[in-house]
Amino acid sequence: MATIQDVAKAAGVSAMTVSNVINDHPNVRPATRERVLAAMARLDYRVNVAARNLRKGRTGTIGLAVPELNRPYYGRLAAAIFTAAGRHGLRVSVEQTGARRENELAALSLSRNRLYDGLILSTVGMGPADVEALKVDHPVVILGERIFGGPVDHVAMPNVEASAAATRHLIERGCRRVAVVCGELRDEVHMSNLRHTGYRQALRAAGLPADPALVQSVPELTMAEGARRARAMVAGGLDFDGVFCVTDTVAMGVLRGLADAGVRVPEQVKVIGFDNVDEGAFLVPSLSTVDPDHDLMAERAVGLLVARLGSAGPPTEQEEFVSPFSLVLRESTST
Amino acid sequence: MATIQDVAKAAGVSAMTVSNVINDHPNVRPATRERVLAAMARLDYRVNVAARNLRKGRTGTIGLAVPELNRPYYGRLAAAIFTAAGRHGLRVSVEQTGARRENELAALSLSRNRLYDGLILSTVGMGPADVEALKVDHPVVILGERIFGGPVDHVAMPNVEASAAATRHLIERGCRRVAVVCGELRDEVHMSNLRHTGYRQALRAAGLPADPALVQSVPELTMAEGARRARAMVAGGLDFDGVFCVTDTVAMGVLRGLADAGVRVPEQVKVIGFDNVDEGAFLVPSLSTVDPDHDLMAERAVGLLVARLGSAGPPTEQEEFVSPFSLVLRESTST
DNA sequence: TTGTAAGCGTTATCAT
DNA sequence: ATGATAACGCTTACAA
Repeated sequence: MATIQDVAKAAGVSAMTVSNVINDHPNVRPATRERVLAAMARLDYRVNVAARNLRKGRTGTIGLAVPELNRPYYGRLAAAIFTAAGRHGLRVSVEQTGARRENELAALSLSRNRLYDGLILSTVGMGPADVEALKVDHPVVILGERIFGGPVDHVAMPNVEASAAATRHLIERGCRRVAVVCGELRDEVHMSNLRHTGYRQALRAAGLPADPALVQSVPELTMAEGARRARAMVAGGLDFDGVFCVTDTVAMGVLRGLADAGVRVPEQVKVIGFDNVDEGAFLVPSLSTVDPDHDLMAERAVGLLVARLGSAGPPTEQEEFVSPFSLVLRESTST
Repeated sequence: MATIQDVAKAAGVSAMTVSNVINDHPNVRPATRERVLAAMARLDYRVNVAARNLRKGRTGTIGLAVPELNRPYYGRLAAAIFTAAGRHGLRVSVEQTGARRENELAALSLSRNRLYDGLILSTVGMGPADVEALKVDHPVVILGERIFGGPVDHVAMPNVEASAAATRHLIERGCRRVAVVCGELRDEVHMSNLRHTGYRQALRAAGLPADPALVQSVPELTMAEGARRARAMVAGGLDFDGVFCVTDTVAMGVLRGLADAGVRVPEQVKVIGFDNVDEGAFLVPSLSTVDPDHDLMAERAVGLLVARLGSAGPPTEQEEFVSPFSLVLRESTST
């Protein structure tokens, strides 16, 4: 496989000149450039990225650590991040963390350092106790959760506000017994907890009581768990006329579970989700949801990372970007 | 950032000894090893992967080129490939091709060579005319289509057979006017064409006529196009009692479109898809489909690549692996 | 068991 | 406008 030296020899110039041609540096005479390009074509020359990386100290690749690509929400997000990274000439290498804290920490670990120029990390399992682990010497952007005061840049969803808006929408449509289907309620910064908080705020604002029986925690925010829980809620005789699901994925399961139990949506129970995954628009009934503007979030996450890549270490203040959101109203909450 | 030299100095040994410790080579006295490990910890040493790559001539990363991650099928496949690659100690870098031929060729292009040790390429846009482009000097595995006699390893779906089985299932359930929703029917090796062929075979075997009006080509195999087409079929007065959709994604759209048109599934029309994406089980009605065993396909694709990585060039024969399949029968085709 | 030397292919710097 | 030199950090020989 031809090297820069081979090309230089073939073109009768120095390696430096070849390098200058490759990198579009000025100060190369057109005639020389032509000669070099011809030699490159003749030898089928390809730059050795490893060598360039070593010399430059950067890899042109960023890491993206997400729980699992095989979930509509993360697939959507990842796609948007690839696109945004591509605009900056960056490649993306993916790590699946399985939403497990240890894997999220491993992705952060410097052992992977210099493999990526920076890392976009979707924290699900990590908690406030892990803030120290975020202090690494390459740029990191946390995506999707809201860990206030963390030592790194942060792109977050408006979890509390949007959840309150979704719940308020159910109430405005006439629901009085609104259930919430969420994950386990752990420390305050976890997604389920934040969205549950928004739910409660909306109930309180509407003067509705917060019945603990209406809080349905499932072990995993999957379709299967959503379906199972919905069936159990009906079978257990729970009195409810609306459900706020903290993700669209679990909402899809809930819709199925309610159908299994013979409950009609939206006539008997209204359902709203969160994330606006593509599938929601095509369900029967179609799913009302919160749209957090994935593309903008991806754009910002990559943008923040790129900004850090350019400048040196930690002098600048950490940025926090909270995406705007909108409600997408469909059949599952129509009157 | 500490280098191997720094560690060597700190531990009072040579760089070589440090390298031996890092790589678990034998012939390092336990005492020496301890001293080196201590120095590494003290200096917070991390290997520079770029340097190692340059020296070794391999990157430990494979490329995965798929149309778009934000589609249930490719998300599922990608997740399985990450997992399989991880078992071999390989990282995966993703390229989105948008199903466009030029991007698939670009992923193949040697310009990206030596960035990846090998490439898993999901060909959608490329055709038989592009076989030459597959002759690159790093390992490539083609995934998902069936380009017979290609110069590279190949993991394929049993497109024709499985489509025939799906169509036959509709016929066995009593359908006599079975429509097919597919993409554009171009050259023989494209997925839509292969699956359409299977559909036709099943019709012929059952002695049913092949009415061209029942072949519904959509410009893109998306949910939106599926829904639109289903509505159009009903609005246009097409006589049909079954639909074979060449992907689950388009089938989800078809289900929605039929619901919009007031057609009941499965009572009036039965629907079957292809891919067995997770969502299918939770739709109302749940979607019958073909399960091509994604995990096995991913496992084989990575396995074939790894086998090539180990050995040298092109001496061995190209492998072709066709995944087994099974029908998953759910409500959309129940009687 | 450990160390020395050389080079992987590229580019920044400084000359010419 | 072009070239010589010296790294970037690591590991494969080979030597001690």
